[in-house]
Amino acid sequence: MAPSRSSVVPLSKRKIACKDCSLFQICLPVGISEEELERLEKIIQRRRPVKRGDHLYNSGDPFRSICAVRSGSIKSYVPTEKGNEQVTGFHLPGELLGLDAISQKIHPCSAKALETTSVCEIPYEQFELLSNELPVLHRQLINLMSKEIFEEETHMVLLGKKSAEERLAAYLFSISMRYQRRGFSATEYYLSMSRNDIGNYLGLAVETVSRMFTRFQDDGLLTVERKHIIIHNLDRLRHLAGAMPCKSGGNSFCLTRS
Amino acid sequence: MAPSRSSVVPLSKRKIACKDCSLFQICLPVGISEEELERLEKIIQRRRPVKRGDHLYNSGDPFRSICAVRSGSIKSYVPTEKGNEQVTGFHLPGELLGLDAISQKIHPCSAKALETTSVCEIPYEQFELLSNELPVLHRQLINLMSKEIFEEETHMVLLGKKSAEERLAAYLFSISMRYQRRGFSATEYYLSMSRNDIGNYLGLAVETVSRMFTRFQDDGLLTVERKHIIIHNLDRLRHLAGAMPCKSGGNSFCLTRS
DNA sequence: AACGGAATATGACAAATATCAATTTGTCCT
DNA sequence: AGGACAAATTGATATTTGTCATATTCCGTT
Repeated sequence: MAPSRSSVVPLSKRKIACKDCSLFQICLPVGISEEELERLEKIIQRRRPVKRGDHLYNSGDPFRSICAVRSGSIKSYVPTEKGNEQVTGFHLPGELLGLDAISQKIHPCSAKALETTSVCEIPYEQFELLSNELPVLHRQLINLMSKEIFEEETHMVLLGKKSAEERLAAYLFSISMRYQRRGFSATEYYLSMSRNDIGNYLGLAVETVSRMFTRFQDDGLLTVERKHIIIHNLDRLRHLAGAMPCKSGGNSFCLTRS
Repeated sequence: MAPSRSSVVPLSKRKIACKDCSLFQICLPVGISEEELERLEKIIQRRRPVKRGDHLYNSGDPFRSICAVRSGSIKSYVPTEKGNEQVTGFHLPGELLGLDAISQKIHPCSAKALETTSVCEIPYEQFELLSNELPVLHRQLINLMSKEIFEEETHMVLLGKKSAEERLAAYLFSISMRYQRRGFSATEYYLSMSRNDIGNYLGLAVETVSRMFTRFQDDGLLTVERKHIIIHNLDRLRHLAGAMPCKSGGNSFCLTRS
């Protein structure tokens, strides 16, 4: 049975130059020159795909490089005593991870592949050297980090203020938007993470997540079959997600319910 | 006249050069040369103190500069419909704010003074220009942002996993450490924020915060009289705060209960 | 293909914390 | 200094969500 991700290409089989990579505009600075791009490409490493369950790095590992997901997905989490853990984020194609380790030079989180996943690595020392000559690289990293800080604030609002229903709705809506941005369907996808991981990330018990999925389905909001999600009413989903910081029409931020 | 930090000096009355400022090692890159420092100083602006309740900026305002608290304290929050808000952080002397606005060029949060507060501003455009010549400035900013991302992950663990008791303990312990780092007492201080703000930040109702303060006091852990806090057993407080990411003795991160 | 363990789903119940209400205390302003 | 409003505390009750138990389905492994 064929995965319905429109045209599936075995990404892992091909060596792709950065400028041909679909993650181009996300990973790389806008307005970079051809020559600058070549120099950046030289230091980017493409690891061979990691298998489901494998770790990209572990909590406590020395920080060596920033990673960008090319395909697949990664879960970041802080391990705690006796197998407990707190999931701190999921990383979809085009998204970075490891930015929390730059300052301490040690990874505070572990990163585990949720499925077969391929990743680009940018060795940080070399990136630093290159940035001395190309400040635009530094600037792009700062922008991406600022965005991450903003997104973590959004998640703080979720954890601090939202009900279980709002949390799951906001989560699904966020996944939708992130897939959409990458050119995938916003209304139909496979969730690569378990209910356990979702609950953990959202500060909910697994059972609560399960019940909310059931409720959403009973309400006709979506169809869910294990990991396969079809959203029938994205607008209602956003509405259910409750207030979230977003750019309003003009130049100001606001909190809307729709 | 030598301003010693313990004897209270009307800080707001004096123009202080960066290199004489007590926030020196926090605001500024280590290993910066005398000449580089002078150039940075030229672009740093010292606003006259803002009064309690005044806003440094509002959600939706255009982003112009990064702010550093010199004295006093600031609350960051995302305003929501009808006066509701989510507090996203408190900023004590030596700490930065506004890093979440760099990417969008618009402040997603509002920033309000909790008491009379003086602030340094670094106009971001000028900072960018200067950074082209002094990459060390960019590097320092990246480090500070990485630290902030890590700290927000820590707060995510608090909101996602901890009980009310653990949350308040973790909060007080965090304040203690931050004051200690600035050379103030870790065990006695005035909380400039209201119970409401604390509860909001911790994802708890005001009443719950109040009850936890009472419980801590009944347990002999601390003495609390409105905003005045005396902690009698910092170690037990840390223990009550539950697991938190921290550097262990060696080179690895771990989650300890003490 | 069969087995076994893991993930998911669902129901019954318990517990933590929110909500509501009332009181006290403190602080700001005239 | 007095008065009014805001903040904090405390108690009683409600509600949401977590926990425990059980059933079911799925997936990977032999």
